[in-house]
Amino acid sequence: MRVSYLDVKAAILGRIRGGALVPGDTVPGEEALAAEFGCARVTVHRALRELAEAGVVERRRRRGTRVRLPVARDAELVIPSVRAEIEATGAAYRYELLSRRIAPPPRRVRAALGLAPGSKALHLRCRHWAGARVHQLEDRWISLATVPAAAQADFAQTGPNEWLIRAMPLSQVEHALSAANAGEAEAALLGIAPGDAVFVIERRTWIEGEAITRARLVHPGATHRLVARTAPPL
Amino acid sequence: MRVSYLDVKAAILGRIRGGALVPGDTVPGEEALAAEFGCARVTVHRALRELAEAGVVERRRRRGTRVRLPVARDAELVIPSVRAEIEATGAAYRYELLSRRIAPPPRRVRAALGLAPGSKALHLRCRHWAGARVHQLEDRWISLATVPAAAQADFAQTGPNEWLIRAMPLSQVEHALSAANAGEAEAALLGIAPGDAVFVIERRTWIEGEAITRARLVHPGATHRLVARTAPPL
DNA sequence: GCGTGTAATATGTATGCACATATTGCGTCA
DNA sequence: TGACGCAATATGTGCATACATATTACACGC
Repeated sequence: MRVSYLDVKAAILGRIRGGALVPGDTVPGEEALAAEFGCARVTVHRALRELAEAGVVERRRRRGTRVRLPVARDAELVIPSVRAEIEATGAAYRYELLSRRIAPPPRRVRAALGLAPGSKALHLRCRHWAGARVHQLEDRWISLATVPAAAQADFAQTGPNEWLIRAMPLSQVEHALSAANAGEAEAALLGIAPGDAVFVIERRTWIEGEAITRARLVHPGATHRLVARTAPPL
Repeated sequence: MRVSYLDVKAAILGRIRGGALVPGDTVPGEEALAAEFGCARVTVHRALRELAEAGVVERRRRRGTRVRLPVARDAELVIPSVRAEIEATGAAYRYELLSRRIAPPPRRVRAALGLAPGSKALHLRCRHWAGARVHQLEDRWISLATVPAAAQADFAQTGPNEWLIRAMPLSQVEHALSAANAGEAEAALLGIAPGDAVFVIERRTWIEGEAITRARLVHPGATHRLVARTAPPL
């Protein structure tokens, strides 16, 4: 059989795992590897490119390809839509709109969205139920400058997240994760005791550099957990 | 100038952003796009492949290339080494080994590591300081079946994480994130009040399917936060 | 009508070749 | 001796072509 770029990739990876190549070492050049494996240089190139994309090696012209030392392991964090997350557990999903108003956002939110002082935004507060338990409390501000259509939507039936994904399919997202103690009001809405640990996600999204929305998503800490993995195959 | 795969990529992406292609739509075939852009099919192929890797489109043979609806937005979560994380803030990093012993792990840990009943593992408890504040409490079990060399290392100076990265450069990692209330003992070691929210990371790593270690990393919730972003450029 | 084999089709991969581009190092010339 | 420039080299990208493979649709036979 012909030599696949996967064969080359696996071979190099094997040398690193086996210790034949240690972090800092220079991998043989594409030409040399092509000769060794009996394949075209392009095939080796693809193998090395994928390894570079995976962060295993580092490539620079004229310098060659070197084995990276894995300083910080990155992992892929999947934050599913609330609905999907809940329905995956088998529980019934219910969405509830607590309040909806157009108002000038507090300074902290204004800064997070990069809005001009005095400008108004859409403020939504919602609750997401998993059966009889509250799964998530959502406090969201949407920039009307970026998404004017949001002023017309009433969000009584559809949650703002699902609405936004439909309205603006491609966006950049940032998630900040932290732990906190539930305040009085929060605890009451979540159905937990004040002081209980909550898992907080602060999500901000942009499209082409324009801020779309900032959402503070609060979950009961006892039940919620997020899982991130490194890409399995390599 | 010749047509770059980046041009094709940008063009398709533009159509999606502009609404010319909406989620569910089928992108024209590689042959058709190649004719349209005046380039080789391989060039179109590479553009589409990268878009598929980025999760923007979904490709299946014979079926064609379709625009994905972004159900779950993935983000890249970077969990830095404790040392790097602390030194980045300018605070002084200090590592402290609290205890070290070889013992049979509790059932929960044994299950997490996939160890046989009765087998022993290395148990380490450490504290990571950022200046005068405790940044992280580490409770770690290392499988001696997978990493026998760990039995010799004393971990008095070097933290187990740094040691393991050196010993096993390429591994698979899983992180589970959650919030909890600090227990009595934990709170005392962290220098916070019992009941205060803590941010917990449970990290498990494998190499070639063999479990290496399980670490429970506890941080004071008030100060700790993790940030994940989607890849910026696309 | 129904299952099945087969052709058509879209994507996936490999090759040889050519040229582009970045970087290093050495040699040339003032 | 030092500044500059050019050649050597390794990776990066594009094209034409060929063949591989998965999946769908359709024709065929029962």
